[in-house]
Amino acid sequence: MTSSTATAAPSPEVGDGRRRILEAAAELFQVRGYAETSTRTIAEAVDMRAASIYHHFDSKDALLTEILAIGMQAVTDAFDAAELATEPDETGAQRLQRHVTAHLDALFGHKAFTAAHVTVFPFVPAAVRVASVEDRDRYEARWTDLLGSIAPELDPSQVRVVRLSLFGVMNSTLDWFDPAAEGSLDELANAFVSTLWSGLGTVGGGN
Amino acid sequence: MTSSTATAAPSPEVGDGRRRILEAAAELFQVRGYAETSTRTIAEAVDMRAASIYHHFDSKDALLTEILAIGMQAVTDAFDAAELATEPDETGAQRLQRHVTAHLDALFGHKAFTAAHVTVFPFVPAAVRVASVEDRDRYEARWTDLLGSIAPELDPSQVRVVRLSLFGVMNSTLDWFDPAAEGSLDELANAFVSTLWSGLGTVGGGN
DNA sequence: GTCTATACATTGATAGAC
DNA sequence: GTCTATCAATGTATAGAC
Repeated sequence: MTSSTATAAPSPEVGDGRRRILEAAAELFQVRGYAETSTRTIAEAVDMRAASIYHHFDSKDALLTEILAIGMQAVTDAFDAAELATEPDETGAQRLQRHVTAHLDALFGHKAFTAAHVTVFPFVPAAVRVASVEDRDRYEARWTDLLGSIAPELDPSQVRVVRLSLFGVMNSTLDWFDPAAEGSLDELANAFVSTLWSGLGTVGGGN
Repeated sequence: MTSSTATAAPSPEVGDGRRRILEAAAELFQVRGYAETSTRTIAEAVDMRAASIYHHFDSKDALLTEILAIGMQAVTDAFDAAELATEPDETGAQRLQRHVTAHLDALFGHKAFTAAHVTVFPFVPAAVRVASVEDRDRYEARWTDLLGSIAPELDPSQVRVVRLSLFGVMNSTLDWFDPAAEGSLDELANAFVSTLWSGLGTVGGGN
């Protein structure tokens, strides 16, 4: 935090109202839904009037579009970081688990923004969907490549099922896993990958 | 179909508009969302005016409540049937697979009604949620019992994770699996259970 | 059981003062 | 950058004719 000027930010709610609007809206969209949340409700959450939102965003749709972009950026950055951490002699399971952990970390680290992709996305207006779909496709393609290289014995159709199932499990954790109360995301990722790799017998039974 | 009177139903769209409203609304809620679908749009889908809906249902919320109840009935009936089909000498994996198949069959057999529980439920008005939560809790409890009896080596917290993960996968199939184009739900259930039981190595590799 | 007509609230968004 | 005031559109729902 380099305070270059004398008028350094005094309040904890520093900076632009823009970011505060984004965060409040993302939270409300996640909990109540997009159509269910009015611009007045968003404004109320940040102690403003609805009209002020339109100084920062062209429309409610534009606000949602940016929220979705932030969510995709979070998981994409996490994927990049996990990829960079690759070690030459690691096993496929180790590499997969690092990526699963990275995805879960990004999911819960920016929950309101990433959850929008899981719960709100199916119902977003068509214009918003097309604005996000490229980023989403790119992220899915990276996972397809990852899984294909980790499990080369699977054909493309099997890779697809594994990828979509894995996403189904990982994204569902947003609804039922609480990192603060239940333990680390790394343990959860380990449980997922070891089950996917070796089955429940390994997890519940022997080693 | 006992046609007791001479004025038997001639058209394929027989009977009450009530059922037609339910099915059109369920379909629209699944695709567009609840708040995003107006009563006018529902009426248009069944060639009526919005006011006519209120002859059959007290409110839009009441219509959604009944859709959710139908969805829960479908999966509950399927669970009952799968339980009745239990054979004395079957393995845990066989019993589990029958239940997974039953759940998937019910999911896709009444897709609009069951999908409402997955995609729409998080955002339904509080009054609608409380009306459905009992049925949902009961269904979850049955799965908890089932998994606990099949895998007694798991502690309750592990059973919870397995149950919620399994639901995460199964419910996600509504988004990406097409029984008409991709093959039987029984094969999909088999892939899920064998992976859960023995890991990916079994599915993709050897036997 | 479906219609027309309408009441009434809420919505996304804009204009213009400060 | 936030406000007040306001508009036009759309929402759920009701009343009453047919």
